[in-house]
Amino acid sequence: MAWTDERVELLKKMWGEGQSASQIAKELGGVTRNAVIGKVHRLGLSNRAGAGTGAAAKPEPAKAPKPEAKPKPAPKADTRPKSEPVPATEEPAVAKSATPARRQIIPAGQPLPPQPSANEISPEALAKVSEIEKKAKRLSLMELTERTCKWPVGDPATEDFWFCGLPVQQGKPYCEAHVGVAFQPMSSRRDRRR
DNA sequence: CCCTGATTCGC
DNA sequence: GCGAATCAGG
Repeated sequence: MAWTDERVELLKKMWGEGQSASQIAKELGGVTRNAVIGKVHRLGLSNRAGAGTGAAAKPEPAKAPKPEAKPKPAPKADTRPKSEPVPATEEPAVAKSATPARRQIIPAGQPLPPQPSANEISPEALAKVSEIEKKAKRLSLMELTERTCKWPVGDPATEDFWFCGLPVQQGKPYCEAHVGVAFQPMSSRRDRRR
């Protein structure tokens, strides 16, 4: 595959949006993430800053975008007597703090499960689920990837909340067991009068 | 182990 | 210019 204008454009766009090299590579097809990274560097936009055209979206508030900085801390000249409180330095507030880092967009190809009420799923599947939940990797939201089960467990409002995290079934957002309760054939859920 | 970007270097 | 291999890290 060659880097046609269109492909380069898409690359720029996605990179500017904070997409990872591998995601971009998948989107483009025919290239590996290495190819994407290589191209990104050659294009000189390795610093995730060049959102170029219009699109801003800067997930990186950190870092000092200072083009240059005169290592001039405090001239301290005598031009001003002591009446000036001396504006400290240039640094207003210590801009460090937590790094928002890159926002990992969870593709969540499929909608998250609506936490089916236990009384609507087959007993077998239910039992199977409670079994695997013991083996679940208990991943946090940030740790989810395209191949980790995205089945939520617990109450999101409490600390006792996590995602299954086991290997997903090919093409599905959940592991085998959770796919079982998430995608039930209508035949098995119909007729359940109470 | 999964993933991330950065660099190198033969092509 | 290209990108696989490799490196360095989470």
